[in-house]
Amino acid sequence: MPELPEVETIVRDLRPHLRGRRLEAVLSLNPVVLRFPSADSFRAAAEGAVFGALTRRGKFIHAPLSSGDQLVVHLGMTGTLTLEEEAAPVRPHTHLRLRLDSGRELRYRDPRRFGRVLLGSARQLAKAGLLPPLGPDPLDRTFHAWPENGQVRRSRRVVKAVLLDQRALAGCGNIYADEALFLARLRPTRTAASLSASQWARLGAALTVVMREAIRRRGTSFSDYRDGFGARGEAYESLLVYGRAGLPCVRCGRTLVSRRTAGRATVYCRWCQR
DNA sequence: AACGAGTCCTGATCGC
DNA sequence: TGCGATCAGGACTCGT
Repeated sequence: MPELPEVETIVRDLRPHLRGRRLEAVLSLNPVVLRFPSADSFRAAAEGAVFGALTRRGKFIHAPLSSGDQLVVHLGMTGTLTLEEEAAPVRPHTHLRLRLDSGRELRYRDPRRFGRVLLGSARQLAKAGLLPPLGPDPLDRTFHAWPENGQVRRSRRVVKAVLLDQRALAGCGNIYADEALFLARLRPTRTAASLSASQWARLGAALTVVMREAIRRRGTSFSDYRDGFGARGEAYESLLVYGRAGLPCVRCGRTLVSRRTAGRATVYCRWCQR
């Protein structure tokens, strides 16, 4: 399940290999993952365009094209975006294949099809409501002040729900929400409004630490995640709570519990997180 | 306002 | 061994 660190790893991997490369042909395109525009328009707009430098915003990958359009990819739960040799076998659930003038292919694969692909100008995409508003990104230099939005701070929602809300915070998913809450020693079921200023500061710092550490390890390979070259990341070994329900807390040794919070499986330590 | 539930979807895992 | 049920969840919609 790609979250910010996984998407950032993919963007960093692909950026130098895509920049300046000409998109020669759309070899295949499954319309079910294409949210905008039509398949025909996609081909017409994509073929012949030259890639600029990839960027990331939250969990979205933005690839600017020489035409002024951008190719936008969200990986959903199981999406991968990889650069492969032409001769490499095409795996099942590959929904998009773009041939580059380097002789390689940019391939988008997504078994569960929760991801999506868009192509258009920023204006077009925003107008169509396809680029939802995103909150501050934990890698932004100004993130230390998060959340500046008083509505977020005063919200009666549980803090876990706030972390998963892309309008309040961009790029966080279930894994790193649990990890950050553990590091900040905060119970996921606390309401946002109950957090003190220093607790918010702790949480913001924890988010940055958790994300940066995961990027350093090239992302968490839980099941489907692969980096831009199809390799696994190694952050899974360093997860402290996610996927460790029933195992001892690394800090106090007591058993970690799992319960459903904000509609998601949530693992925490009842002793360390209050 | 904010929650839960349902929706999309496939694959891993579990119980019988 | 094999098969059906269950669970996983990002983002969205809908009902309460």
